[in-house]
Amino acid sequence: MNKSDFTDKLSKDFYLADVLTVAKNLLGKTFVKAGSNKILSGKIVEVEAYNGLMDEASHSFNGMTKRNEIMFKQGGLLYVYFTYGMHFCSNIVTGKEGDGCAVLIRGIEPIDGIKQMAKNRYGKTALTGKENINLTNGPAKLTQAFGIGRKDNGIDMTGNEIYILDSKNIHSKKISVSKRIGIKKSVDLPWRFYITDNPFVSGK
DNA sequence: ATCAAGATTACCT
DNA sequence: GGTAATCTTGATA
Repeated sequence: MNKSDFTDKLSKDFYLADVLTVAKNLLGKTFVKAGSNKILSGKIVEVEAYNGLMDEASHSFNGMTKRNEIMFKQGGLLYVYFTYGMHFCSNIVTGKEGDGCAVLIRGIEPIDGIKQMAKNRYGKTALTGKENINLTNGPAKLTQAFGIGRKDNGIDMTGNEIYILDSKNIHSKKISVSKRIGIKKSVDLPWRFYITDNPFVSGK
């Protein structure tokens, strides 16, 4: 057993829990993309839960299709979808096979690889203050910053390419709860969670 | 075969 | 605050 076998990567079990629990517990954790290039990482500061067959707003509500099939697999996979003809968004599948639950990552505070993120977003590395905030303060923005796309749909988050590092849960007093953003069905469900006052929480 | 809508963003006034 | 951009998917015929 070598040194790299000791990691604090979130294990499969973490993702098998209830989607609302996983969503809240993901706040403050470090999202990492290792892959081929430089390491990119950031702190998850905003998420939304999509609760499978219970949830009209979820992609999985009407059952499995070619688009959402990853959502129906066992928790711990990355679900990437394309929308509005131009954007990709990143989700973490939760629960057991067939649940169709996932957590949309809506905001990340960059840690490592900020220059690469800037390049992915703007094609340059010198950014204005506004561009720095806009790097990762929205679901499609952070997905672009991390260079995540169609090819990453279905990646196993317990592998070495894209994963999340464990850390202490954020205290519930620092977590805000609200309605989800940008949906037209089940609009009143309080399934958006974010770290209060963090600047990388998407606008509203 | 056709069509409307979409878990958004950037840019405009 | 308003809306164009842009194209895939899923539903309907």
